[in-house]
Amino acid sequence: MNPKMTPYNINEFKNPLFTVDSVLFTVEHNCLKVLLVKRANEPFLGSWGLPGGFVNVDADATTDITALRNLKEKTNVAPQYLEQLQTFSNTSRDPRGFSVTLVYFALIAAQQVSSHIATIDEVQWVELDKLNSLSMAFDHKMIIEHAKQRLQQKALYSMVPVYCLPEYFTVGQLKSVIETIIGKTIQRKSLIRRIEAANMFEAIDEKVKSGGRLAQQYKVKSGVDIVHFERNLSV
Amino acid sequence: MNPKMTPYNINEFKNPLFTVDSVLFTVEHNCLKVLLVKRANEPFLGSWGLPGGFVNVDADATTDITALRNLKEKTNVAPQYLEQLQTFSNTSRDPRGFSVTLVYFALIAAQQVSSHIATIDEVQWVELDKLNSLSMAFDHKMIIEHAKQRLQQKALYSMVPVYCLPEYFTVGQLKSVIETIIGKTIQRKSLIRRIEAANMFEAIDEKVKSGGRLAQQYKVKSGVDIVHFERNLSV
DNA sequence: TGAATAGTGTCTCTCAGACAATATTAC
DNA sequence: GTAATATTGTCTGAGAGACACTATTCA
Repeated sequence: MNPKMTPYNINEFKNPLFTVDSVLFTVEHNCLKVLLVKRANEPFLGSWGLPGGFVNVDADATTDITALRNLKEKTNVAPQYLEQLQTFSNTSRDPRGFSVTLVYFALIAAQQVSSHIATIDEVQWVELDKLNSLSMAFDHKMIIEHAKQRLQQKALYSMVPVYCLPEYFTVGQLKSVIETIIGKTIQRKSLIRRIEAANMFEAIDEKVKSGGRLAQQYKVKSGVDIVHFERNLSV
Repeated sequence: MNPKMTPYNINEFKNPLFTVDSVLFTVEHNCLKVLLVKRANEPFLGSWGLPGGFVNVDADATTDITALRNLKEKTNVAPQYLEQLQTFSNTSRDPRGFSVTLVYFALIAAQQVSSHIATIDEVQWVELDKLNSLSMAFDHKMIIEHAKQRLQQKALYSMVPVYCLPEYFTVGQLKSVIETIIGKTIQRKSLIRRIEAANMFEAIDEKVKSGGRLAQQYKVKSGVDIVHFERNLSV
């Protein structure tokens, strides 16, 4: 702390409660799923909610690290994709008073975490379609809905859904993941055009069985950025 | 506070410093400008920075209200457009320690505020092109750059730039504002097609002088949402 | 009338959608 | 061979870009 600065009274304002939560999606068996955690603390002890928690200001360099730390506790790995969704705040979402949650939106391949979370009772994948029958902590149900809409939008103009797939994947797998996310079928031809135009994938020598003709495998080139196409796929 | 809940130790975690800042843009004389405020407090006392401050948890229902309250203090009016940009956090951006700022991104017609801010020494519009020659508080220069990029993106697939214009505006004015924002010319024809397709404007009876043929005036229909087009204008 | 700005007509170009045709695998 | 899936070819359509053309105003 700079000793020359005029004293700042940190108690002049009550700081709001500030937490970081993550909506981690995956696609498994043609279902869009979100990772939920059984809460071990009040409020909403025992309810299902998003993985998250307070910032550890001594250990977390940024809130990104906070999100990753909390996700790693639950899944044992870092998600393949992570970005800020938005914050949600008001005086009623947390019974303790005014609270702000910074929500991240993350993607991972189901295979990367399934073995780990299968061993933990307090963590589960829940199908988006089955959220309504679940009672959830805070406003997390509404937050998941926002995150889903963001994911659906991104699926129309970018290749982010690829981060729901393992390292090597085929066009058919990517097509299926996108279709699950946006809830309608797309043209394989359009997807192939985009795979070529995006220039963010490389073909793998080895092909893979698929029930018919062998399928070309791809992987994400290292160090590439997500391309944003100038047109959406049709809704 | 719910008395039945198990006690929660609020001091278990040091809460990070949490502030709300806004990047308020306008377009005036074919220049994109941002509203800056001369800081009245440490740190960075006397430097120029974004309007913002702490949440007043007793008075602000949401962080949106915090942003609006701070902007109104400086401009005397509410901006015509306001949305969350993103948060920025780390241990070094504020000398007091780990801090998080939630940044909003706002637009307003220059006419609505020029008379008011002209009376205040501590508030000024600064052209985006002249930011480099200014020493700014915190990481606000970088934040403004992020906000500018978001604005530029939005200008390509939506009509948000209209919120830099007064209630009644012409196609020529909107074209000019968009061109200033994205830094290149666009086709008047394309803009007119979008104005019709968006279905968010209504033509006003009265036309207005423009140096040549009288120009049709438009206004934003009340209660409409921003339309997102499925294609971008070309960059 | 000419300069200036507003507005229209229309052709091209790009890329998504549709879908037929072909290729490759397992059985 | 057939069934199943992968891949390519190619036509259509929507909407942006380009730009010529017309319309209206003022000096």
